[in-house]
Amino acid sequence: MRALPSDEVLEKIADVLKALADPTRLRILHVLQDGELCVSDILGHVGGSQANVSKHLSVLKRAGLVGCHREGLNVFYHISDDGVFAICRNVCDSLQIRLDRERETLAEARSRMDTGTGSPD
Amino acid sequence: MRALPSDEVLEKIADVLKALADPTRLRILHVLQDGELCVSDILGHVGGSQANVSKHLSVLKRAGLVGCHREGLNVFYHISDDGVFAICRNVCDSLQIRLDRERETLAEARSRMDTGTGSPD
DNA sequence: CGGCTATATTCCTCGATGATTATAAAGGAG
DNA sequence: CTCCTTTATAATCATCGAGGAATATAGCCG
Repeated sequence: MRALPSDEVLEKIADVLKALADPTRLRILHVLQDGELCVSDILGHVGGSQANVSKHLSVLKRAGLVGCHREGLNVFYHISDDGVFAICRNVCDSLQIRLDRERETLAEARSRMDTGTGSPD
Repeated sequence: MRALPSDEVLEKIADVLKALADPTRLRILHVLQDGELCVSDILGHVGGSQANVSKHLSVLKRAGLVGCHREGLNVFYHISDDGVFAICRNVCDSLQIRLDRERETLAEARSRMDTGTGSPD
């Protein structure tokens, strides 16, 4: 049998995933994909209140997914862990595969109905 | 500028990530990696109360990550989306990279202290 | 049918989290 | 210094999710 990862490792993984598991934060990461932006720019892209976006940014920073530096009045945020995009791509791939499978299942079910082969309730 | 993914897509991604973002569920997925198991077996591996594990299993099922079928009294669960392991691997890779980077930073800081080059308070 | 086992579900509590509002802090302009 | 802009941080409230205890459901055996 395979050894279980330690609780500590599992919690760290879960923490990163928790930080990712929010639509607003995913949107923020997405707009940062093309390069660093200051908070007001991010605000313009993702909408919502300034305080809310700022908090989401701090969550991402605590999780080590973004970093930031100050330039005068502005604070610029950037992706500090490119791995997030691989993760998102994986999730998207999974979703895509699942949808394809569902569609196939539906198509099969319909063809069975046409030939009268399926469960004939 | 890149187009933003729709809110719907972002929420679906976030939902999958939320289902993943829990140590107990990660452990369950891990023990299922080698093949299907019934609930009592899973219980033996991951610990906790039966009701709790059962609830975590239902979360994973709702998220489409696992599937199950009944055999007599037992219900066997299996991974229904291999993508989860790619995701976990990505997260682990990111964490590893980050730790390596931290260690490097520390090593550099120490060598600077040795040579007296760093911020000399 | 009644008991027994395996699993699911419901109810509850409690701590975590998200959104909003108001306020604080940092830094530039005058 | 005061005023303004940008960002961060409380304070608050509502909601959510995890865990435990009790109960319900499903299927076997007698």
